[in-house]
Amino acid sequence: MPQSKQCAESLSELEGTTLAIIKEAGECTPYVVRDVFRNSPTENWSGSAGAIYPLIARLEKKGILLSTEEQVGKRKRTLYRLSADGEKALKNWLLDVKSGAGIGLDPMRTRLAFADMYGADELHEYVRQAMDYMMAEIPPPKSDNPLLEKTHQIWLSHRKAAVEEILLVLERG
Amino acid sequence: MPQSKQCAESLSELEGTTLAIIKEAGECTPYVVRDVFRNSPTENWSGSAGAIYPLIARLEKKGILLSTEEQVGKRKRTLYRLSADGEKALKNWLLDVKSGAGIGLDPMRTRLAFADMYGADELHEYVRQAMDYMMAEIPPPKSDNPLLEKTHQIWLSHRKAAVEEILLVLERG
DNA sequence: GGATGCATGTAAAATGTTACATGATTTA
DNA sequence: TAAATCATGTAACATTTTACATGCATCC
Repeated sequence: MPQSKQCAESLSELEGTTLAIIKEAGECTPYVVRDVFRNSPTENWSGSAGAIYPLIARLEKKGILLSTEEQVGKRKRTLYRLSADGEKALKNWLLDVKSGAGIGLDPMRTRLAFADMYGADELHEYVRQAMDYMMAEIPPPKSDNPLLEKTHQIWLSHRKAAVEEILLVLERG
Repeated sequence: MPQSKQCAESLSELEGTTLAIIKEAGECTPYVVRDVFRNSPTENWSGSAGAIYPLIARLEKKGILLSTEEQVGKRKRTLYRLSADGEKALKNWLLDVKSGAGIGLDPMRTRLAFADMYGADELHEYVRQAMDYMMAEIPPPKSDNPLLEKTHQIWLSHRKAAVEEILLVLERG
């Protein structure tokens, strides 16, 4: 069947992920969204204030998010939640096959495409160090969901296996 | 040993990759660089003119690239090559362990972190469709190096395996 | 009570996307 | 020779980073 009418403009990855985070929380502040991004294991989502606050403001202006002001002690804060349109947009984003299928960006994959620029031993050593670093230093996403940690480990180990298999193929020439 | 003195500012992924592409070619036009990006299997590097031309201009201004004007028929074009500084910067980028270790961005990984927002059958069906799409529709990088196609296939199959293993874990709860 | 970090942002600058413009060359 | 596409960009706009600003709360 055809995609039926998608939301006029579809969401970017950052937008979709932001909606999913807010949906998971039910309702939350931009600060909480930032925290999720900052605690994610990827280096690509900085969760910088200058990215998140304007993004959420845009989504509200489009009617995808709704907000409530709240007073906590002496401080005011703004809670956001999905509107009905927001729910639809999130659903579309979650179910969009083409974008979910994309293989994304992986810095080691990129570097391996230029394997011939390394010396043979150099490449080996580099990959070994990088995979060690990954296993030791890339923290699982901080979350109360224990499955996330498990799936993170699965992801890392498959990534390592892929890199090592590629290394073998490159050596055999 | 300490990193000794890195190049003052290190290269972004886009910059490093651009240098590697130019280095591989020996010397080439921005158009050729764009073509490599557009023929790469990832959706994240558009290779849009507005990204590449200014980027290369910046790198030249920094002294990392050198240029030569050339007349071909009635057309003028500019060829770029690495300077000595450029070679050093590329080497640093290729050998930087921390950035090579980063797990990057993967749209399916992102979506799986929100697995609880899908119905059980829905998630299954979605993942199946996406992996089918990936295998059928994501083209290997166009290149004269046959190894790239092979390593591309290896990458895809490991990615598929990771996603399917995660799916299993999520089902078992 | 001073330092550190939490929570809330804004502003300027860099970067990247989208859309346009233009002429040359190839192909149908 | 008309259409396509190659090759070269530029301009306006959108997004993101970096850096700053501010006040509250906590800990040392």
